[in-house]
Order: sequence, then structure tokens, then C-alpha cells
Amino acid sequence: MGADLASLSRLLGEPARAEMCVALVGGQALSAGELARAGGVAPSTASEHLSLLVAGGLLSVVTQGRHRYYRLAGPEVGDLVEYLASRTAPLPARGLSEDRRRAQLRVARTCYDHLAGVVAVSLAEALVAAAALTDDDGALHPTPTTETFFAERGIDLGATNGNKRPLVRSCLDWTERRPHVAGRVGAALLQHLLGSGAIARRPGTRAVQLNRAGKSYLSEAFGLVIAGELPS
Amino acid sequence: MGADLASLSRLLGEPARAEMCVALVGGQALSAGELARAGGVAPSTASEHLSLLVAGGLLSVVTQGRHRYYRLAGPEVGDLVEYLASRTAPLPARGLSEDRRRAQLRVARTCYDHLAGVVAVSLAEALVAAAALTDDDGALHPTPTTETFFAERGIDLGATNGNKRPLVRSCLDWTERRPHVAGRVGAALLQHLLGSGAIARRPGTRAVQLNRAGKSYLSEAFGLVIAGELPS
DNA sequence: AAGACATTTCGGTTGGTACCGAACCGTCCC
DNA sequence: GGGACGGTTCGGTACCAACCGAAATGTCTT
Repeated sequence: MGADLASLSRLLGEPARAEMCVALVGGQALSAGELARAGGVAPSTASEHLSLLVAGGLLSVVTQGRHRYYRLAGPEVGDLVEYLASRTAPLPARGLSEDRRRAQLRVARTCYDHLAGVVAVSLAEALVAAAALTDDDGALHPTPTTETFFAERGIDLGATNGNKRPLVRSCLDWTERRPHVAGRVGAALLQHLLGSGAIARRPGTRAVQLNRAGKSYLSEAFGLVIAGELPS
Repeated sequence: MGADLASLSRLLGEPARAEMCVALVGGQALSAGELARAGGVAPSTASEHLSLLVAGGLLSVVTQGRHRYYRLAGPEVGDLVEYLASRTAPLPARGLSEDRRRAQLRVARTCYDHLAGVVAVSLAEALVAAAALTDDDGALHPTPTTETFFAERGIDLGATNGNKRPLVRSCLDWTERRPHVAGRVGAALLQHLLGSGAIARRPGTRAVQLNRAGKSYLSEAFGLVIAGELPS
């Protein structure tokens, strides 16, 4: 990655570059043009920023036809950006549609490869209540029964990735200021919820949509009741 | 803290400022002049950097006579700097005394309020072996017996701080690439080892000195045997 | 009261870099 | 093949911020 602390931070110390990375933290790849818009900058300028980010090891590129798709170079980069973002006050919203977009993000969104937002935080609490996790003053940890708990519900924790990642990682939710679940469990949960149709990605954003079937699934599988209406 | 992700990173994206923060990560306060030398920059320039860091919420100042002592604004800042540093290759050493300084740091040093280095990593492993912690693929977690384990050895985990901090936090050691213990347990351990004279701060650095009494204490209390001679 | 010392403030120079538009290179589509 | 489109490269401008030395401020010592 970056040669030293300063060069790494310098990369994220430029508003346009930071915005681009934040836009990518959802996990999908975005084209250079989309990222230029995300950074609020001309395509030519964006191109320079992007090559810096690639050279710095934060992003990777794949060329596809006349498009070039950029994505975060790995899960650690997503962690890094989320971590930095978590120590930061969200910017004030301007405008109505912007406001609704924010509301959707606040409720449920992807955070690289796992779920974040109100739903994710509540889910983490439900898992603690069900003794599938423990909460130690804001840090989530696995229990001896964690793996069987998910196996009973047809969720394979090994399937997601190599075994080098921790089973449970606690990720501070920057909207809720409470933890949600990352690590292998977090990734497996997101995969499973997407696969079973409980939630669906909203195209073009990190926000995800929790439908009625998803609500009842969460309730019966994890004892999680989501109160109130959800923004569509 | 910083208004947004970019301004926060920008603060650490300047080599002189980054060096100053790294110098402070040991936890002690340093004077403006010392920090100027640490950053390799004229006092006047350092002063500007320091006021930026204070304005950004990373550092705090206390005036004492004709000196002004700067320190990290809080434990989270130390975490932040360590976290960034952990994703970074250490710079190559130049010169002999520099080399010895590095060796000392590699063996045992403070990392804000807990212990890091070879000794800390080995200690973490010993604690896992003693079932006082568990290691989940590189992430350390507490066990049901954690608190009694330390209580039996006269180490009070509540004494260190408010209860908002997690009991155990896993901190990736940037020299060893393996985890050591942070969080309340990490802080209590460092306090206890310093208080009992098992280790002593080396003045002017983050490195700490493990003496003979300390070795035997670690051996009998935690079953940790440190092999070989230690750099003095 | 005067001198030494630590630090900050001020003025001025400089280099880096973020930025854009225009030109250039590919790919896709008619 | 020719046009439209996405992306990068190039040239040039402008601004910011890092830097230093000198002067100013304040504290401690004698």
C-alpha cells in the first residue's frame, strides 16, 4: 500500500479523492465517469486522481470495453475508509431528494461486503439477545455457539472467503454510533439475505431495500422486529 | 474532530505532521521544540503545524511556564495513528544507533496506553494459551473467564477508565504482523507492569525496558517465557 | 532590570498540485 | 467506414500551503 503513513493519508486528504473512495465503499465497481461525478470534478481531473489512487494501492482497475471500472483494492481498504468516516460528522443534507436518499442510507446499506444502518444495528442486537454473539461494551465478539447458530439457519460461514478473516468483526456504524457485524459472519449474512431475496440492492447506491418478505424472515429467523414503515 | 474524512486525512497527509503524531503515540506529552525536531522542521513551521493539529482536534495543549506541551487529544487518536501506521511498511533504518533504537522498539514499546512489540505479541499468545483470551483467526476476544483471570492476579480491569471502552480490543502489531492486546485489558496490563516495576519506560522514547524481575514475573503470572537476551 | 530561552506571529518566497479545456486514443454502433 | 462516446494525456493557469528567518511575546533566571 502507501509507502508511509503520510502518503497514505495524503491520498485521502483530497476531497475529490475521498469522495470517490466513499462512493466505492459499497463494494461495487464504478466507472471513471461515475466517479468523476461523485468527486464533483472534470473527467480529466478525475482520471489523474484515479491513477494516483491505483498507484497508491487503494484502488484496482479492470478495463471492460470502452469502460474502466474501478473498485477498492480489498476489504482492508473498505475497513480503512469506513474507519476514517466513523470519526467524522456527517455533512448537513441539502434538498429534498437528497434527504430521502440519506434516509434510505440510514436505514439499510451495504458496507463493502456486509450490511450497515439501522437494520444492521438492530440485527446485531437481536443476535446478542439470541446469544449468537456477545456485546462487550460496544465491541461484538463471537460465542462458542455462533457457528452452530448460523448453521442451523442454513448460513455457511466458511463459504464466503478464505479463513484468514476473523469470524466476527465489530464495525462502528457511523449513523447509529453503535456496532454492527462485519467479518465472516457479516459477509455471510449479507450474501444470505441478498440470495434469499429478503433485501435487494437499490441500483446506483449503497442503499438496500428491505421488503415485506424480508421483514418476516428476519423476525422468524432472528427474532428481529422492525417497527414502523420503511422508506421506499 | 475533523469536519469530514478529507480534512482529517489531510492533517496526517503532511510528513512533518505525521511524524509529530507518531512521536506522540507513546502517550507522553512533548514540547513544541521536541516536536519540531521530530518533524524535521523549523520551530516556526512546527508551530503552524501544531496549531492546525489542535484546531483539527487531534492534539491538545497545556501551557507550562515557557513550554507548551502537546499530547494526543485522546485514546481514539492513538488508535487512529496506530491503525494507519499498521497499514504501512516501516522505513529502512539508517545508521547504527538508529538501528539499536529500532531494535528496542521492536521488542517492547508503549502504544498509547498499552504494550506493543515482540513482548506484547508473545504475551497475547500466552494469554490465549492460558484461556484468558481467544484468538479467532487473528482477532483477539475475551472469554467468560477473562475478568476472573486478571482479578486472581491482582489486576483490576475497571480501574483504568470509564466503562465505555471495550474489554479487549485486538491491535495489529506493525512490526510483528500479529495481534496484541489493547482495550481495557491492554491498558490495565501496562499500568500493572509499570507499577510493579516489571518494565520501565526508557526516557525520551516509546521503547520500554524489560528487566530480569519482569521476566520472571511474566513467567510465573502468565506462563510466558522470553527466550534470549534483550537489547539494553 | 536585563539577558537567556521557548514559542508564536509575521512577511515573503517557492514548489507542488488540483484544475480545466483541448487534443488524442480506443471501443462500440449504425 | 464514420460518427458517437468513454477515458486518458497534454499544456497551461492559478492557488494554496509548507517553509524559513526575523521580529515579537512571554517566562524564567540572575
